[in-house]
Amino acid sequence: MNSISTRGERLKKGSASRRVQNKLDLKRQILQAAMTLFETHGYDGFSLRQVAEAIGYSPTTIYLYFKDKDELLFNIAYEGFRDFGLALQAAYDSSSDSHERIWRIGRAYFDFGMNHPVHYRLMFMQRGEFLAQTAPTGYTDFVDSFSILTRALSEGMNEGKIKAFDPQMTGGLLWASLHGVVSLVLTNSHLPLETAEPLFAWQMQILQRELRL
Amino acid sequence: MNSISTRGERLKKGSASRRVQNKLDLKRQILQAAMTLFETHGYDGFSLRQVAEAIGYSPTTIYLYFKDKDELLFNIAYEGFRDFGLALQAAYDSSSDSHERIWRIGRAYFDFGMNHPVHYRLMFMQRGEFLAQTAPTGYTDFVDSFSILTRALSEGMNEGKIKAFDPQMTGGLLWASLHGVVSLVLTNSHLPLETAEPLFAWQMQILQRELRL
DNA sequence: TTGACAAAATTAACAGTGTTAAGTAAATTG
DNA sequence: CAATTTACTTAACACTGTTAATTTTGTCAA
Repeated sequence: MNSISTRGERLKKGSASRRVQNKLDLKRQILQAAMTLFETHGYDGFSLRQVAEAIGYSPTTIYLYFKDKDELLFNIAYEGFRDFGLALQAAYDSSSDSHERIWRIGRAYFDFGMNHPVHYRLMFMQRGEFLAQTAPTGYTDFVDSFSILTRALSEGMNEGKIKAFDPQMTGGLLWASLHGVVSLVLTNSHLPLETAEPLFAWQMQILQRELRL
Repeated sequence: MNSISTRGERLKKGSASRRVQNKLDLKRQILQAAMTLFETHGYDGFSLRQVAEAIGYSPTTIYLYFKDKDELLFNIAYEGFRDFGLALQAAYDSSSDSHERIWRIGRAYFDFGMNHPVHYRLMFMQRGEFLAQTAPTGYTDFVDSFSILTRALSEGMNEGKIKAFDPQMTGGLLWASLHGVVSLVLTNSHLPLETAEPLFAWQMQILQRELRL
């Protein structure tokens, strides 16, 4: 057996990796606790000390894993961006027809907002600037949600199924329309919740009609 | 001279009204300072103690005029709602043609967002629930912005110039579309600012085309 | 197994926050 | 002028995020 590493080296390496694993575990644990606490207490009521208490560590421990409160919030948001991106990607993959694709992406967008209102608010309403920030470490295979939209659109344009506007601009229009409906429903000011679905359907129908070639 | 009140009574009344005037003045002064501070420091950086310092009073004085921080924030937002409502009303009044009216209301909405981003964020993104809350004292002649929209729409429908959908629903659609564009531009994530205007124009054009009879 | 060293976590403290209760100064009244 | 209401302040509490110093824990070589 010509293993390069001696037993001692392997042990060393093993314990070292175990330690970084524990480190990752705790970071993950913090993030997990933070997410559920954020989900229940909301943006304004979210505090680091509560997170610390929830995981049974002292408040300052969090600073060994996250630079400050904002970075933790950013990571909470990014968990959302990841799920959001995956949902949109899944919608994209679920059909090969351009129109159907765009329709399903819109549906996925709407559903995400309805099913994760607290996260949606953080990601797109309270701290929308997070979206433009560069991803935190550990999100290498991150899907840019917006580019899924533009890709679906420009493919549809190339196939001659969608009117040939600027894809970036068209993506902006679609995104704005979806976000408008979702955020309007979430702030819940004038629209009863039953109207959310028909409003969304109407908006999608209009866009489909306008963009269809 | 058969004035009902004696000189004493008039004096009494005068000084009394002078005092409530002072009271209103200080309340107004607090609100004014709070608005400018909010405008510069934003939602997260806004503090009562800073407001107190700015007007040269102790922090607790604010509690004699506002129940708590949230009520002060609410009043800040309501100043915005008032201006917003006035702007939309002015747009409504500026034309008697239904289509032109709706177009101008949309333009007023967009302009308000572009010109008062911090306020817009508070009113419609960070604390959207304020919009549904009942007005604070002193805002009797308040114009409900949303009803301006629906009125313009239903009038257009009655004139046979706008397709006869449910006005409430149609107002929601228009509102959502406008809010989508404005808030997307304000969060500034993927859209450069030059695209704001064309994006808005496109959105309005689409709606006009879809709603036109 | 022990002693040295590095890593992880904690305690103590600071400056700041919103908010309440008790006390003081000022204006108004009889 | 004395009594009393009104306006305001001071002191304090329970939080918050954050930093620096300290202690505990784990790992390694002798």
